[in-house]
Amino acid sequence: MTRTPIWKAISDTLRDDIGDHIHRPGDKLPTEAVLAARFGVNRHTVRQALAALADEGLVRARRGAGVFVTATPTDYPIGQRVRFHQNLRAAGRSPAKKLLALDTRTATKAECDALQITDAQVHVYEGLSLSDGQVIALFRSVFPASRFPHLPDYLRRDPSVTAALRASDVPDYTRASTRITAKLASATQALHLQINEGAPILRTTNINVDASGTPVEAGMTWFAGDKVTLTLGAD
Amino acid sequence: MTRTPIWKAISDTLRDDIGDHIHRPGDKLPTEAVLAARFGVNRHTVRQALAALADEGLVRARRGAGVFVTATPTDYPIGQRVRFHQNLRAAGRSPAKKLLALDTRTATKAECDALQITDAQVHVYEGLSLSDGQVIALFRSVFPASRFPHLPDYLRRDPSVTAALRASDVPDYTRASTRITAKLASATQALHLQINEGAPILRTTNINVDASGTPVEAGMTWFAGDKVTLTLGAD
DNA sequence: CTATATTTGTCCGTATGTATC
DNA sequence: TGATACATACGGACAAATATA
Repeated sequence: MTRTPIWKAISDTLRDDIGDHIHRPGDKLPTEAVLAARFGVNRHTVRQALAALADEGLVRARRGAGVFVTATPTDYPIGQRVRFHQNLRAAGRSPAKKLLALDTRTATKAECDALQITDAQVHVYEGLSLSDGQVIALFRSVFPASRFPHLPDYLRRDPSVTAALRASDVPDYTRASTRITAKLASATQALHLQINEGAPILRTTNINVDASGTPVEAGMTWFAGDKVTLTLGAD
Repeated sequence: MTRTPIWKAISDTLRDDIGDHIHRPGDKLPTEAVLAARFGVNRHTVRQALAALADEGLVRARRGAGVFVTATPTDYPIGQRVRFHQNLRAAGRSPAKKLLALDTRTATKAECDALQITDAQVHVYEGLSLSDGQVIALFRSVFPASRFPHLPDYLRRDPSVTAALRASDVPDYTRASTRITAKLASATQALHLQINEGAPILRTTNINVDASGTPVEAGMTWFAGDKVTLTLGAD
Protein backbone atom coordinates (compact mmCIF):
# COMPACT_ATOMS: atom_id res chain seq x y z
CA MET A 1 0.00 0.00 0.00
CA THR A 2 1.58 3.20 -1.15
CA ARG A 3 0.19 6.27 0.57
CA THR A 4 -1.34 9.13 -1.39
CA PRO A 5 1.12 11.67 -2.74
CA ILE A 6 1.01 15.18 -1.27
CA TRP A 7 0.10 16.81 -4.57
CA LYS A 8 -2.90 14.51 -4.85
CA ALA A 9 -4.05 15.37 -1.36
CA ILE A 10 -3.85 19.04 -2.30
CA SER A 11 -5.73 18.60 -5.57
CA ASP A 12 -8.37 16.59 -3.73
CA THR A 13 -8.79 19.39 -1.20
CA LEU A 14 -9.09 22.01 -3.92
CA ARG A 15 -11.52 19.84 -5.89
CA ASP A 16 -13.68 19.48 -2.80
CA ASP A 17 -13.57 23.23 -2.23
CA ILE A 18 -14.72 23.83 -5.79
CA GLY A 19 -17.41 21.19 -5.40
CA ASP A 20 -18.59 22.85 -2.20
CA HIS A 21 -18.82 26.17 -4.01
CA ILE A 22 -16.17 27.75 -1.83
CA HIS A 23 -14.53 28.66 -5.11
CA ARG A 24 -17.20 29.35 -7.74
CA PRO A 25 -16.84 29.29 -11.53
CA GLY A 26 -15.01 32.42 -12.61
CA ASP A 27 -13.33 32.84 -9.24
CA LYS A 28 -9.59 33.24 -9.12
CA LEU A 29 -7.88 30.72 -6.90
CA PRO A 30 -5.27 31.94 -4.40
CA THR A 31 -1.89 32.33 -6.04
CA GLU A 32 0.47 29.40 -6.15
CA ALA A 33 2.69 31.09 -3.59
CA VAL A 34 -0.21 31.54 -1.16
CA LEU A 35 -1.35 27.95 -1.62
CA ALA A 36 2.20 26.70 -1.15
CA ALA A 37 2.42 28.60 2.11
CA ARG A 38 -0.99 27.39 3.28
CA PHE A 39 -0.22 23.73 2.63
CA GLY A 40 3.36 24.08 3.78
CA VAL A 41 4.84 22.67 0.61
CA ASN A 42 6.97 23.82 -2.26
CA ARG A 43 5.35 25.83 -5.04
CA HIS A 44 6.12 23.03 -7.50
CA THR A 45 4.00 20.62 -5.47
CA VAL A 46 1.07 23.03 -5.68
CA ARG A 47 1.69 23.37 -9.41
CA GLN A 48 1.38 19.63 -9.84
CA ALA A 49 -1.94 19.66 -8.00
CA LEU A 50 -3.21 22.54 -10.13
CA ALA A 51 -2.03 20.79 -13.29
CA ALA A 52 -4.14 17.78 -12.34
CA LEU A 53 -7.21 19.99 -11.88
CA ALA A 54 -6.51 21.76 -15.16
CA ASP A 55 -6.27 18.36 -16.81
CA GLU A 56 -9.73 17.52 -15.48
CA GLY A 57 -11.04 20.78 -16.89
CA LEU A 58 -11.94 22.15 -13.48
CA VAL A 59 -9.57 25.13 -13.60
CA ARG A 60 -7.71 27.11 -16.25
CA ALA A 61 -4.43 28.94 -15.68
CA ARG A 62 -3.78 32.25 -17.40
CA ARG A 63 -0.19 33.39 -17.38
CA GLY A 64 0.22 36.59 -15.44
CA ALA A 65 -3.37 36.57 -14.26
CA GLY A 66 -3.89 33.52 -12.08
CA VAL A 67 -5.74 30.24 -11.94
CA PHE A 68 -9.49 30.45 -12.51
CA VAL A 69 -12.29 28.00 -11.83
CA THR A 70 -13.88 27.01 -15.14
CA ALA A 71 -16.29 24.30 -14.14
CA THR A 72 -18.07 23.05 -11.09
CA PRO A 73 -19.80 19.72 -10.56
CA THR A 74 -23.17 19.65 -12.28
CA ASP A 75 -26.08 20.04 -9.88
CA TYR A 76 -28.67 17.39 -10.63
CA PRO A 77 -31.99 17.93 -8.84
CA ILE A 78 -33.88 14.81 -7.90
CA GLY A 79 -37.42 14.90 -6.63
CA GLN A 80 -40.94 14.15 -7.79
CA ARG A 81 -40.28 15.05 -11.41
CA VAL A 82 -36.86 14.15 -12.75
CA ARG A 83 -36.28 15.24 -16.35
CA PHE A 84 -32.73 15.09 -17.57
CA HIS A 85 -32.93 17.74 -20.27
CA GLN A 86 -35.09 20.15 -18.27
CA ASN A 87 -32.97 19.74 -15.16
CA LEU A 88 -29.72 20.53 -16.89
CA ARG A 89 -31.04 23.38 -18.98
CA ALA A 90 -32.47 24.94 -15.82
CA ALA A 91 -28.98 24.74 -14.32
CA GLY A 92 -27.54 26.54 -17.33
CA ARG A 93 -25.96 23.43 -18.82
CA SER A 94 -26.24 22.04 -22.29
CA PRO A 95 -27.56 18.47 -22.05
CA ALA A 96 -27.05 15.65 -24.52
CA LYS A 97 -27.54 11.92 -24.63
CA LYS A 98 -25.61 9.23 -26.43
CA LEU A 99 -27.25 5.92 -27.24
CA LEU A 100 -25.14 2.90 -26.34
CA ALA A 101 -27.54 0.01 -26.72
CA LEU A 102 -31.21 -0.61 -27.27
CA ASP A 103 -32.61 -4.11 -27.28
CA THR A 104 -35.45 -6.26 -26.05
CA ARG A 105 -35.02 -9.27 -23.81
CA THR A 106 -36.70 -11.28 -21.09
CA ALA A 107 -36.89 -9.39 -17.81
CA THR A 108 -34.93 -10.53 -14.78
CA LYS A 109 -36.69 -11.26 -11.51
CA ALA A 110 -35.63 -7.90 -10.05
CA GLU A 111 -36.91 -6.05 -13.10
CA CYS A 112 -40.26 -7.86 -12.91
CA ASP A 113 -40.56 -6.81 -9.26
CA ALA A 114 -39.70 -3.21 -10.04
CA LEU A 115 -42.09 -2.90 -12.96
CA GLN A 116 -44.80 -5.02 -11.30
CA ILE A 117 -45.03 -7.35 -14.26
CA THR A 118 -44.83 -11.13 -14.44
CA ASP A 119 -42.32 -12.82 -16.71
CA ALA A 120 -42.39 -10.60 -19.75
CA GLN A 121 -40.18 -8.92 -22.30
CA VAL A 122 -38.58 -5.56 -21.55
CA HIS A 123 -36.91 -2.94 -23.68
CA VAL A 124 -33.45 -2.09 -22.36
CA TYR A 125 -32.15 1.39 -23.09
CA GLU A 126 -28.52 2.08 -22.25
CA GLY A 127 -26.67 5.30 -22.86
CA LEU A 128 -24.56 8.17 -21.65
CA SER A 129 -25.70 11.51 -20.29
CA LEU A 130 -23.60 14.53 -21.18
CA SER A 131 -23.46 17.97 -19.63
CA ASP A 132 -21.65 20.64 -21.61
CA GLY A 133 -20.13 17.89 -23.70
CA GLN A 134 -18.72 16.09 -20.67
CA VAL A 135 -19.91 12.61 -19.76
CA ILE A 136 -21.56 12.76 -16.35
CA ALA A 137 -23.60 9.58 -16.16
CA LEU A 138 -24.20 6.13 -17.54
CA PHE A 139 -27.77 4.88 -17.42
CA ARG A 140 -29.86 1.81 -18.07
CA SER A 141 -33.63 1.99 -18.24
CA VAL A 142 -36.02 -0.89 -18.71
CA PHE A 143 -39.59 -0.55 -19.97
CA PRO A 144 -42.35 -3.16 -20.20
CA ALA A 145 -42.32 -4.21 -23.87
CA SER A 146 -45.92 -5.39 -23.97
CA ARG A 147 -47.25 -1.96 -23.04
CA PHE A 148 -44.81 0.04 -25.19
CA PRO A 149 -44.24 -2.00 -28.36
CA HIS A 150 -42.90 0.93 -30.42
CA LEU A 151 -40.78 2.60 -27.74
CA PRO A 152 -37.42 1.58 -29.27
CA ASP A 153 -38.41 3.27 -32.56
CA TYR A 154 -39.25 6.48 -30.74
CA LEU A 155 -36.03 6.36 -28.72
CA ARG A 156 -33.94 5.80 -31.82
CA ARG A 157 -35.43 8.94 -33.36
CA ASP A 158 -35.19 11.02 -30.16
CA PRO A 159 -33.14 9.85 -27.17
CA SER A 160 -35.44 11.63 -24.73
CA VAL A 161 -37.35 9.24 -22.47
CA THR A 162 -39.96 11.92 -21.82
CA ALA A 163 -40.65 12.29 -25.54
CA ALA A 164 -40.72 8.56 -26.17
CA LEU A 165 -43.19 8.00 -23.36
CA ARG A 166 -45.35 10.89 -24.54
CA ALA A 167 -45.47 9.28 -27.98
CA SER A 168 -46.54 6.08 -26.20
CA ASP A 169 -49.58 7.74 -24.63
CA VAL A 170 -47.92 8.54 -21.30
CA PRO A 171 -48.28 12.33 -21.18
CA ASP A 172 -46.75 12.58 -17.73
CA TYR A 173 -44.85 10.46 -15.28
CA THR A 174 -43.49 10.99 -11.79
CA ARG A 175 -40.77 9.43 -9.74
CA ALA A 176 -42.15 6.97 -7.22
CA SER A 177 -38.88 6.09 -5.53
CA THR A 178 -35.17 6.74 -5.71
CA ARG A 179 -32.47 4.75 -3.94
CA ILE A 180 -28.93 6.13 -3.74
CA THR A 181 -25.71 4.31 -2.94
CA ALA A 182 -22.02 4.98 -3.41
CA LYS A 183 -19.92 2.54 -5.42
CA LEU A 184 -16.49 2.30 -6.95
CA ALA A 185 -16.18 2.49 -10.72
CA SER A 186 -15.62 -0.82 -12.47
CA ALA A 187 -13.33 -0.94 -15.49
CA THR A 188 -16.15 -0.67 -18.02
CA GLN A 189 -17.93 2.07 -16.11
CA ALA A 190 -14.67 3.98 -15.82
CA LEU A 191 -14.17 3.70 -19.56
CA HIS A 192 -17.61 5.09 -20.35
CA LEU A 193 -17.52 7.83 -17.74
CA GLN A 194 -13.96 8.83 -18.63
CA ILE A 195 -12.75 8.47 -15.08
CA ASN A 196 -10.31 6.16 -13.37
CA GLU A 197 -11.19 2.67 -12.25
CA GLY A 198 -12.02 2.84 -8.55
CA ALA A 199 -13.23 6.43 -8.72
CA PRO A 200 -16.34 7.18 -6.67
CA ILE A 201 -19.70 6.59 -8.32
CA LEU A 202 -23.18 7.67 -7.25
CA ARG A 203 -25.63 4.97 -8.22
CA THR A 204 -29.33 5.73 -8.21
CA THR A 205 -32.05 3.15 -8.71
CA ASN A 206 -35.39 4.63 -9.55
CA ILE A 207 -38.92 3.82 -10.60
CA ASN A 208 -41.09 6.17 -12.62
CA VAL A 209 -44.86 5.72 -12.65
CA ASP A 210 -47.64 7.11 -14.80
CA ALA A 211 -50.57 9.18 -13.55
CA SER A 212 -52.36 6.03 -12.33
CA GLY A 213 -49.32 4.89 -10.34
CA THR A 214 -48.39 2.06 -12.69
CA PRO A 215 -44.62 1.69 -13.20
CA VAL A 216 -43.54 2.68 -16.70
CA GLU A 217 -39.77 2.74 -16.26
CA ALA A 218 -37.20 1.19 -13.95
CA GLY A 219 -33.87 2.90 -14.23
CA MET A 220 -30.39 2.74 -12.87
CA THR A 221 -27.97 5.61 -13.26
CA TRP A 222 -24.28 5.73 -12.46
CA PHE A 223 -23.06 9.29 -11.93
CA ALA A 224 -19.37 10.16 -11.88
CA GLY A 225 -19.01 11.25 -8.27
CA ASP A 226 -16.57 14.04 -9.04
CA LYS A 227 -18.74 15.53 -11.76
CA VAL A 228 -22.21 15.51 -10.23
CA THR A 229 -23.95 16.61 -7.07
CA LEU A 230 -27.47 15.35 -6.52
CA THR A 231 -29.61 18.03 -4.94
CA LEU A 232 -32.85 17.88 -3.00
CA GLY A 233 -34.95 20.91 -2.24
CA ALA A 234 -33.95 24.50 -2.92
CA ASP A 235 -30.28 25.28 -3.17
CA MET B 1 -2.27 -0.69 -11.51
CA THR B 2 -3.18 -4.10 -10.16
CA ARG B 3 -6.51 -5.46 -11.33
CA THR B 4 -9.21 -6.40 -8.88
CA PRO B 5 -9.01 -9.94 -7.54
CA ILE B 6 -11.68 -12.43 -8.58
CA TRP B 7 -12.88 -13.02 -5.03
CA LYS B 8 -13.47 -9.30 -4.62
CA ALA B 9 -15.47 -9.10 -7.82
CA ILE B 10 -17.60 -11.97 -6.56
CA SER B 11 -18.15 -10.44 -3.14
CA ASP B 12 -19.05 -7.15 -4.81
CA THR B 13 -21.61 -8.86 -6.99
CA LEU B 14 -23.16 -10.66 -4.03
CA ARG B 15 -23.14 -7.47 -1.96
CA ASP B 16 -24.95 -5.66 -4.75
CA ASP B 17 -27.48 -8.48 -4.99
CA ILE B 18 -28.12 -8.21 -1.27
CA GLY B 19 -28.34 -4.43 -1.53
CA ASP B 20 -30.82 -4.75 -4.38
CA HIS B 21 -32.91 -7.13 -2.28
CA ILE B 22 -32.39 -10.04 -4.66
CA HIS B 23 -31.33 -11.95 -1.55
CA ARG B 24 -33.27 -10.74 1.47
CA PRO B 25 -32.34 -11.06 5.14
CA GLY B 26 -32.98 -14.63 6.27
CA ASP B 27 -32.55 -16.01 2.77
CA LYS B 28 -30.07 -18.77 2.14
CA LEU B 29 -27.50 -17.98 -0.50
CA PRO B 30 -26.74 -20.60 -3.16
CA THR B 31 -24.22 -23.16 -1.90
CA GLU B 32 -20.54 -22.59 -2.36
CA ALA B 33 -20.47 -25.30 -5.01
CA VAL B 34 -23.27 -23.67 -6.99
CA LEU B 35 -21.68 -20.23 -6.76
CA ALA B 36 -18.33 -21.67 -7.79
CA ALA B 37 -19.95 -23.21 -10.86
CA ARG B 38 -21.85 -20.02 -11.68
CA PHE B 39 -18.76 -17.82 -11.47
CA GLY B 40 -16.54 -20.48 -13.00
CA VAL B 41 -14.04 -20.48 -10.17
CA ASN B 42 -12.76 -22.78 -7.48
CA ARG B 43 -14.80 -23.22 -4.34
CA HIS B 44 -12.02 -21.64 -2.28
CA THR B 45 -12.30 -18.45 -4.26
CA VAL B 46 -16.01 -18.26 -3.50
CA ARG B 47 -15.23 -18.96 0.14
CA GLN B 48 -12.92 -15.97 0.25
CA ALA B 49 -15.66 -13.76 -1.18
CA LEU B 50 -18.16 -15.09 1.37
CA ALA B 51 -15.63 -14.60 4.16
CA ALA B 52 -15.37 -10.94 3.21
CA LEU B 53 -19.15 -10.55 3.36
CA ALA B 54 -19.28 -12.40 6.67
CA ASP B 55 -16.60 -10.04 7.96
CA GLU B 56 -18.80 -7.10 7.02
CA GLY B 57 -21.67 -8.68 8.88
CA LEU B 58 -23.80 -9.05 5.77
CA VAL B 59 -24.00 -12.85 5.86
CA ARG B 60 -23.54 -15.62 8.40
CA ALA B 61 -22.47 -19.15 7.56
CA ARG B 62 -23.83 -22.17 9.41
CA ARG B 63 -21.90 -25.35 8.88
CA GLY B 64 -24.04 -28.00 7.27
CA ALA B 65 -26.85 -25.59 6.60
CA GLY B 66 -25.63 -22.83 4.32
CA VAL B 67 -24.82 -19.15 4.18
CA PHE B 68 -27.62 -16.84 5.23
CA VAL B 69 -28.17 -13.14 4.73
CA THR B 70 -28.19 -11.46 8.13
CA ALA B 71 -28.34 -7.82 7.21
CA THR B 72 -29.09 -5.59 4.33
CA PRO B 73 -27.74 -2.09 3.85
CA THR B 74 -29.65 0.28 6.11
CA ASP B 75 -32.30 2.25 4.26
CA TYR B 76 -32.02 5.87 5.26
CA PRO B 77 -34.96 7.98 4.09
CA ILE B 78 -34.16 11.57 3.25
CA GLY B 79 -36.86 14.11 2.60
CA GLN B 80 -38.52 17.04 4.28
CA ARG B 81 -38.10 15.70 7.77
CA VAL B 82 -34.93 13.80 8.47
CA ARG B 83 -34.69 12.40 11.99
CA PHE B 84 -31.96 9.89 12.62
CA HIS B 85 -33.54 8.01 15.50
CA GLN B 86 -37.06 8.03 14.08
CA ASN B 87 -35.87 6.99 10.62
CA LEU B 88 -33.94 4.02 11.84
CA ARG B 89 -36.50 2.84 14.34
CA ALA B 90 -39.13 3.00 11.60
CA ALA B 91 -36.89 0.74 9.53
CA GLY B 92 -36.69 -1.76 12.40
CA ARG B 93 -33.15 -0.82 13.36
CA SER B 94 -31.74 0.11 16.70
CA PRO B 95 -30.12 3.54 16.41
CA ALA B 96 -27.34 4.98 18.54
CA LYS B 97 -24.99 7.91 18.46
CA LYS B 98 -21.46 8.29 19.70
CA LEU B 99 -20.09 11.71 20.54
CA LEU B 100 -16.65 12.39 19.10
CA ALA B 101 -16.16 16.09 19.63
CA LEU B 102 -18.14 19.09 20.77
CA ASP B 103 -16.61 22.52 20.76
CA THR B 104 -17.21 26.13 19.87
CA ARG B 105 -15.14 28.08 17.38
CA THR B 106 -15.31 30.86 14.82
CA ALA B 107 -17.34 29.93 11.77
CA THR B 108 -15.71 29.52 8.38
CA LYS B 109 -16.94 31.52 5.41
CA ALA B 110 -18.85 28.53 4.03
CA GLU B 111 -20.52 27.91 7.39
CA CYS B 112 -21.56 31.57 7.64
CA ASP B 113 -23.12 31.33 4.18
CA ALA B 114 -24.97 28.14 5.04
CA LEU B 115 -26.33 29.42 8.35
CA GLN B 116 -26.94 32.92 7.00
CA ILE B 117 -24.95 34.52 9.80
CA THR B 118 -22.11 36.99 9.67
CA ASP B 119 -18.83 36.25 11.35
CA ALA B 120 -19.92 34.54 14.52
CA GLN B 121 -19.17 31.62 16.75
CA VAL B 122 -20.58 28.17 16.00
CA HIS B 123 -20.97 25.01 18.00
CA VAL B 124 -19.44 22.06 16.19
CA TYR B 125 -20.90 18.65 16.94
CA GLU B 126 -19.04 15.63 15.56
CA GLY B 127 -20.00 12.05 16.09
CA LEU B 128 -20.79 8.62 14.75
CA SER B 129 -24.19 7.21 13.85
CA LEU B 130 -24.77 3.55 14.61
CA SER B 131 -27.39 1.16 13.29
CA ASP B 132 -27.74 -2.13 15.13
CA GLY B 133 -24.39 -1.45 16.74
CA GLN B 134 -22.64 -0.99 13.42
CA VAL B 135 -21.13 2.35 12.46
CA ILE B 136 -22.91 3.65 9.38
CA ALA B 137 -22.06 7.33 9.31
CA LEU B 138 -19.78 10.07 10.51
CA PHE B 139 -21.34 13.50 10.90
CA ARG B 140 -20.46 17.07 11.67
CA SER B 141 -23.12 19.62 12.48
CA VAL B 142 -22.62 23.30 13.14
CA PHE B 143 -25.11 25.49 14.99
CA PRO B 144 -25.10 29.27 15.49
CA ALA B 145 -23.72 29.74 19.00
CA SER B 146 -25.31 33.12 19.61
CA ARG B 147 -28.82 31.73 19.16
CA PHE B 148 -28.22 28.44 21.01
CA PRO B 149 -25.84 29.24 23.89
CA HIS B 150 -26.67 26.11 25.89
CA LEU B 151 -26.85 23.62 23.04
CA PRO B 152 -23.58 21.83 23.91
CA ASP B 153 -24.88 21.13 27.41
CA TYR B 154 -28.06 19.60 26.00
CA LEU B 155 -26.11 17.54 23.47
CA ARG B 156 -23.77 16.23 26.13
CA ARG B 157 -26.76 14.98 28.12
CA ASP B 158 -28.63 13.61 25.09
CA PRO B 159 -26.90 13.18 21.72
CA SER B 160 -30.15 13.73 19.84
CA VAL B 161 -30.13 16.92 17.78
CA THR B 162 -33.92 16.94 17.77
CA ALA B 163 -34.02 16.89 21.57
CA ALA B 164 -31.31 19.53 21.92
CA LEU B 165 -33.08 21.89 19.53
CA ARG B 166 -36.39 21.31 21.26
CA ALA B 167 -34.76 22.27 24.55
CA SER B 168 -33.50 25.37 22.74
CA ASP B 169 -37.03 26.50 21.83
CA VAL B 170 -37.02 24.99 18.33
CA PRO B 171 -39.99 22.62 18.55
CA ASP B 172 -39.70 21.58 14.92
CA TYR B 173 -37.29 21.88 12.03
CA THR B 174 -37.34 20.80 8.42
CA ARG B 175 -34.71 20.10 5.84
CA ALA B 176 -34.31 22.96 3.41
CA SER B 177 -31.75 21.36 1.15
CA THR B 178 -29.65 18.25 0.75
CA ARG B 179 -26.70 17.83 -1.56
CA ILE B 180 -25.29 14.38 -2.26
CA THR B 181 -21.94 13.40 -3.72
CA ALA B 182 -19.80 10.28 -3.82
CA LYS B 183 -16.30 10.36 -2.38
CA LEU B 184 -13.54 7.98 -1.45
CA ALA B 185 -12.84 7.36 2.22
CA SER B 186 -9.82 9.14 3.62
CA ALA B 187 -7.67 7.39 6.20
CA THR B 188 -9.37 9.04 9.18
CA GLN B 189 -12.84 8.53 7.79
CA ALA B 190 -12.06 4.90 7.09
CA LEU B 191 -10.91 4.47 10.67
CA HIS B 192 -14.10 5.90 12.11
CA LEU B 193 -16.44 4.12 9.72
CA GLN B 194 -14.58 0.83 10.07
CA ILE B 195 -14.08 0.47 6.36
CA ASN B 196 -11.04 0.44 4.11
CA GLU B 197 -9.33 3.57 2.91
CA GLY B 198 -10.61 4.31 -0.58
CA ALA B 199 -13.98 2.65 0.05
CA PRO B 200 -16.98 4.50 -1.41
CA ILE B 201 -18.56 7.19 0.74
CA LEU B 202 -21.88 8.98 0.35
CA ARG B 203 -21.48 12.52 1.53
CA THR B 204 -24.54 14.63 2.18
CA THR B 205 -24.46 18.33 2.94
CA ASN B 206 -27.66 19.64 4.43
CA ILE B 207 -29.31 22.63 5.98
CA ASN B 208 -32.13 22.39 8.48
CA VAL B 209 -34.37 25.37 9.10
CA ASP B 210 -36.90 26.24 11.80
CA ALA B 211 -40.58 26.97 11.20
CA SER B 212 -39.77 30.51 10.06
CA GLY B 213 -37.22 29.29 7.52
CA THR B 214 -34.17 30.44 9.46
CA PRO B 215 -31.26 27.98 9.32
CA VAL B 216 -30.65 26.28 12.65
CA GLU B 217 -28.17 23.60 11.60
CA ALA B 218 -25.72 23.02 8.79
CA GLY B 219 -24.61 19.43 8.64
CA MET B 220 -22.34 17.17 6.72
CA THR B 221 -22.69 13.41 6.90
CA TRP B 222 -20.38 10.76 5.52
CA PHE B 223 -22.18 7.44 5.05
CA ALA B 224 -20.30 4.21 4.45
CA GLY B 225 -21.44 3.47 0.91
CA ASP B 226 -21.66 -0.26 1.48
CA LYS B 227 -23.74 0.04 4.60
CA VAL B 228 -26.35 2.61 3.67
CA THR B 229 -28.85 3.28 0.92
CA LEU B 230 -30.42 6.71 0.88
CA THR B 231 -34.05 6.49 -0.13
CA LEU B 232 -36.48 9.01 -1.51
CA GLY B 233 -40.19 8.38 -1.71
CA ALA B 234 -41.96 5.16 -0.86
CA ASP B 235 -40.06 1.94 -1.30
C1' DC C 1 -34.13 -42.60 16.04
C1' DT C 2 -31.17 -43.94 12.37
C1' DA C 3 -28.90 -43.68 8.14
C1' DT C 4 -27.56 -40.77 4.30
C1' DA C 5 -26.80 -36.86 1.61
C1' DT C 6 -25.71 -32.08 1.81
C1' DT C 7 -23.03 -28.24 3.18
C1' DT C 8 -19.59 -25.64 5.47
C1' DG C 9 -14.89 -25.71 7.95
C1' DT C 10 -10.17 -27.02 7.92
C1' DC C 11 -6.17 -29.03 6.46
C1' DC C 12 -2.82 -30.55 3.03
C1' DG C 13 -0.58 -29.15 -1.21
C1' DT C 14 0.87 -26.65 -6.04
C1' DA C 15 1.59 -22.74 -8.98
C1' DT C 16 1.87 -17.85 -10.28
C1' DG C 17 2.52 -13.00 -10.12
C1' DT C 18 3.96 -8.98 -7.42
C1' DA C 19 6.14 -6.23 -4.02
C1' DT C 20 10.14 -5.60 -1.11
C1' DC C 21 14.64 -5.83 0.45
C1' DT D 1 20.26 -9.14 -9.79
C1' DG D 2 18.71 -12.62 -6.54
C1' DA D 3 16.21 -13.86 -2.31
C1' DT D 4 12.26 -13.58 0.21
C1' DA D 5 7.63 -12.83 1.55
C1' DC D 6 2.85 -12.26 0.45
C1' DA D 7 -1.56 -12.45 -1.95
C1' DT D 8 -4.10 -14.86 -5.31
C1' DA D 9 -6.10 -19.00 -7.37
C1' DC D 10 -6.67 -23.81 -7.93
C1' DG D 11 -7.12 -28.84 -6.53
C1' DG D 12 -8.08 -32.43 -3.38
C1' DA D 13 -9.30 -34.83 1.05
C1' DC D 14 -11.67 -35.26 5.15
C1' DA D 15 -14.06 -33.65 9.50
C1' DA D 16 -18.09 -31.58 11.60
C1' DA D 17 -22.62 -29.82 11.62
C1' DT D 18 -27.06 -29.88 9.59
C1' DA D 19 -31.11 -31.39 6.95
C1' DT D 20 -33.94 -34.90 5.44
C1' DA D 21 -35.88 -39.26 4.08
